[in-house]
Amino acid sequence: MAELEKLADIFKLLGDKNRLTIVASLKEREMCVCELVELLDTSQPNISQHIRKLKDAGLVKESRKGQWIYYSLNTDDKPYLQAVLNELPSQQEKLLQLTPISCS
Amino acid sequence: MAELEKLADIFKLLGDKNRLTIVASLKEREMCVCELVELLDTSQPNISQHIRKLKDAGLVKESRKGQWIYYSLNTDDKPYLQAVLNELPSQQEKLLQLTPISCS
DNA sequence: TGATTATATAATTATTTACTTATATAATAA
DNA sequence: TTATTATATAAGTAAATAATTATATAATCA
Repeated sequence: MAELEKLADIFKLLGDKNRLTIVASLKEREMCVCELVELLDTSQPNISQHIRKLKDAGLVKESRKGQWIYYSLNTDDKPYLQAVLNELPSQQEKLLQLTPISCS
Repeated sequence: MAELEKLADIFKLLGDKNRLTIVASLKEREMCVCELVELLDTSQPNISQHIRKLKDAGLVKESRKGQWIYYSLNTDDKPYLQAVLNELPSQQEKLLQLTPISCS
């Protein structure tokens, strides 16, 4: 696929409020699905499906820790993403308000 | 609307191959609709509708020159866009191959 | 082991989006 | 003024997408 088409696909991924919030949050720290469910106030399958899209595109990686699967950004090999991520507003405030793990 | 939501809307706009090509091209020089029709090999109404979305979002401005309406980027007041635009690959080669105005 | 918690996946539904076709507006040229 | 060229807009269609509902997998804990 042409470079511009690949870029368009990345922007399409980021062009959804929920996914962009996930990416902006993972910029600050790794998170599990249940935290994202609370943060975005939506269903667990909805989050899982957004995460999968981000994972399929290689934007996000996972690491299981017991019951939980923690997701984090995977941008080391993606310089074009750095520029974009720098534009995202901080999510710190919201993240501090999350109920501490164990989730529910 | 929240800042992140606005950003998501911008990314959604850029997340379409045709619109991203338009933006990447306008980065190099102003262009009229008929040039974009040739460049993207699609219909005139299709281009006009993409242009309108970009214009509604304030990403693009127009200036009529006789029969033609020339479109150009309007990014001066949008620092967050600069970073993104820098990631777009050059369209020079393609632009040089366009048939010179008057269009058709 | 069976129950619970965390997550994934599949199937469906509803919404959004891109594109086409048809038509309207606006400027210019004959 | 009529024809032509450039562009916009409206209406309809097809495809893509997000979200929901239902179910499956996997780890942990009693």
